Amino acid sequence: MKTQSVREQLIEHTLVLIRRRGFNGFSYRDLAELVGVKTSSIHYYFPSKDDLVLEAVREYSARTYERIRAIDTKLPPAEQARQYLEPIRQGVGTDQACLVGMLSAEVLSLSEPVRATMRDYVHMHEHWLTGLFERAQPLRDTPYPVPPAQLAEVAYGALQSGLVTARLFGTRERLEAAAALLVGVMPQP
Amino acid sequence: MKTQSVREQLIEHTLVLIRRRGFNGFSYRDLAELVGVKTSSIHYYFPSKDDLVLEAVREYSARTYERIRAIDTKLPPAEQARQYLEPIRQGVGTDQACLVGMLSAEVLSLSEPVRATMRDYVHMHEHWLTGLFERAQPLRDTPYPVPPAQLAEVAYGALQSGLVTARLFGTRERLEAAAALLVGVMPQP
DNA sequence: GTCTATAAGGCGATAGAC
DNA sequence: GTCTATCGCCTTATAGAC
Repeated sequence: MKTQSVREQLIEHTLVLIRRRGFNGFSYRDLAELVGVKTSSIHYYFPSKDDLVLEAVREYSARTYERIRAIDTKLPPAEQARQYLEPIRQGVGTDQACLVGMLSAEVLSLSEPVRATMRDYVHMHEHWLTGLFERAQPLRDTPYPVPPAQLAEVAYGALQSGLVTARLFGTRERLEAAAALLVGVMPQP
Repeated sequence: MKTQSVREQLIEHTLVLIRRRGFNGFSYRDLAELVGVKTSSIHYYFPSKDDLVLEAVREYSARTYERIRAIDTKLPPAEQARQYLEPIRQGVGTDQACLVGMLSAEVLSLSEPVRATMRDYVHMHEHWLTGLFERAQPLRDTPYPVPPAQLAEVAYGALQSGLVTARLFGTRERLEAAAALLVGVMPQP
């Protein structure tokens, strides 16, 4: 556990706060108490709450990009799917949903720059999943029920919903159902 | 357009406010201004915000129950699916997502009675969809990639996510992808 | 039932000392 | 950079007149 600057700690705790309670569900006071500074110090780094959230979404997006980029696309598709799902599965049951999934419900309270960064995040997932389905298609003996790009939108949406509802039901059931569909349409080794 | 009591108007506008902005995104002041009363009058009908939201979820759930109950289960499965999807499709593009979909992201701010009512709502959808898939299964020539109950969870999740993200992207694309999968696994006439 | 008035505290944000 | 102090407004909720 290496030492973090105040700015880094602010981002880190903002990620957790939003993933737990959403944009309208946390305050500068909450964040200040977690980091151990006064609220005015937050304004030094992030003049407005909008600036803070924008940086949080960018950081979250950058981490996810690196993670997805690191998956070797020459592996068997089922193994690629497994690696894609791993950290999503790990996050379920922690009271934290996906940051972008949380913010999507509150989109009317968010600025256009934040929304644009959120759209990029969703596109990144859908683009990668579309590629996965396209790579897997020639190895299957039956065609998909819908084209790869549509299947990617459905699969990603079901995963997002699975993460959000895990907190409501206290079970990973819906996330695993989405994961089963994703793995189920991969050619099995 | 028939005349509504103040209590009815309060519920009606609460439904819209939550479906637009979520639980933490609207205030008694917002609601009072829409109905044309003072905030203290809201407290007369609904002592706390929690009481108000609980009644809103109950009302929303009751309406959906009546709607789904009215679908004739002896119709061809593809037609049942079409009738199920119709009002969901109609709602997209109105800046309003599903009430329960919105509240799911804010579950940590909600009381246990509200959560229980939300769970019932989700179960109602999943139960009906499971039944639909089971009725359709014998008419298909290939088996589903996953069991009916799991397919129901995935389909419902993808629809929910499609409604929420329609506001972020300004397109019904993701909702229609989920609808296409649902209709796509029905035996076609 | 609906109002006025107000309590008691939270909110994001800023000024200015150190 | 971080603090104290404060601004102006919003929040849910209550007391009590009419």
